[in-house]
Amino acid sequence: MPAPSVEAIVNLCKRRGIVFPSSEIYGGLRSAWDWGPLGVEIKRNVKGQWWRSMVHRRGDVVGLESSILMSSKVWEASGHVATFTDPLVECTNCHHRFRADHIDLSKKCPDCGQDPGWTDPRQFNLMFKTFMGPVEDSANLVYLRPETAQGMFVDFETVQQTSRKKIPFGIAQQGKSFRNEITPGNFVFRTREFEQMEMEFFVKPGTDEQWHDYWIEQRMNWFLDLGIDKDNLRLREHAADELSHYAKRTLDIEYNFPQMGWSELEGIANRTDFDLKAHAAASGQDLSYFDSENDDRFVPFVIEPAVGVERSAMAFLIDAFTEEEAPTASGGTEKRTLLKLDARLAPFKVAVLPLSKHADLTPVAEKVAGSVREAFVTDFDITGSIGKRYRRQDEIGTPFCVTVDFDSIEDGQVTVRHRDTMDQDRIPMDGLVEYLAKRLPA
RNA sequence: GCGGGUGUAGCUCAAUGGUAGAGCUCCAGCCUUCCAAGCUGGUCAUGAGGGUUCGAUUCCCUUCACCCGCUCCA
Repeated sequence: MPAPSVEAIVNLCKRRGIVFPSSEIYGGLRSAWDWGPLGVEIKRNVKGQWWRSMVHRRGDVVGLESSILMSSKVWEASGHVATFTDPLVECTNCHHRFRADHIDLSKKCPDCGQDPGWTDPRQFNLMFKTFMGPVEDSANLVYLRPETAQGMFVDFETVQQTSRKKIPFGIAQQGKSFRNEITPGNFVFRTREFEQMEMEFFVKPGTDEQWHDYWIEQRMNWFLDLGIDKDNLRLREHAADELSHYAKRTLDIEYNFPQMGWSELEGIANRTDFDLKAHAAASGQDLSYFDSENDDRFVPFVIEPAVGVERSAMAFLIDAFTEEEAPTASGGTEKRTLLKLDARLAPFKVAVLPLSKHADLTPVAEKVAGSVREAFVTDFDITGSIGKRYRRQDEIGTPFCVTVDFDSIEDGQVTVRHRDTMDQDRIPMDGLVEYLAKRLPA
């Protein structure tokens, strides 16, 4: 099947209220998006699956929710104040931009070869600034975090001691980060406010390379397990000159987006002992770890899988987007749009649909919906023909539709219709939850 | 931020310096209706602000957003 266009996904997202521009009644706000009733379910499911696989199903990773606002000293120590603030100049001839500290301003423009007509250097601050307290005084300057990771580094000692975890162990966190990207765009792929899922895995120096390989494999398998086509996923190693200031080696998990091509979903970096040493030096606190079994004291190395929530959700949506020919009532075929989302990511697990609006069916269907809703996120739709309602559920990825018809009133059975195959099973109402539970993974 | 392009119902497209139309969607009604059926009725739009004008969706200015480049990462 040919890859869907990003436009088709954006249209579906807007039409069904999955994702749409923020502040739209005021003309929108560049690079900000709101996740509607269906979108927030998908996003929460992505985060829930990550948390389940990274924290709940392991014994060696604990969770954390650190503050978005942190002491400015954190970002000075981490190197972000120095490396996230670039002075840029622009060639007035070809309008290409360069870092003022990377080129010789007295020479001709590298790209167009013309005599310099440089603009004055401008500070492009990638970190959002705000002010703590009522007075806008520089003493109160704080930054919105550009990554969640630093919270896990500065809390390392407290988390390690209170959780009583021994190395190797990890700290996981999900939360918003903020970067004043010069060029946001490509729908929700790059936004200035975004949500990260990061895990810092602390290991003994010397074992870091094995653990790096281990996490790369784990993270690739996570995407594959949740249904991403393996042909649309690849690993790419960073070249030496593109490594972050803190990283020794980094591999990206990339998804082959339509139009955009291969783009990063997740970076798995070996951050070495850079961050803990930097914070130890800046704060004066000892952030080393003592291995009492081996009488060995060291500053741990850190392996960090860091993934973007919104761009992952976008990849899941694109990968699930399917158009196929389906039979119609009149005997022909028509295009059917469906999201073949893994059931764990689908916003609704079940939709209960009375065959018609006939007054005899509604109370029975409502009762069925009420019992199913106790166990699964359930939609209830009574408007339009049954075929149209199946199509509506298909395009938001609902795995199961339960239809209540006139026979149901007599025999107590309902029809369960499967999204991908359109197969139907006749099931007793009182066995419905059990039937669905067998087919819906946690 | 800079250069170029684009902004009309939820979507796709019309039209106009003088009452903004259609198809699909959506909502309501009819029909014991299992894969977007039909019939009837209905809601909803000139991105925002300002200017010129008797009158602006149309002309002018500003702004916002989107698309393509320059950049960067989750």
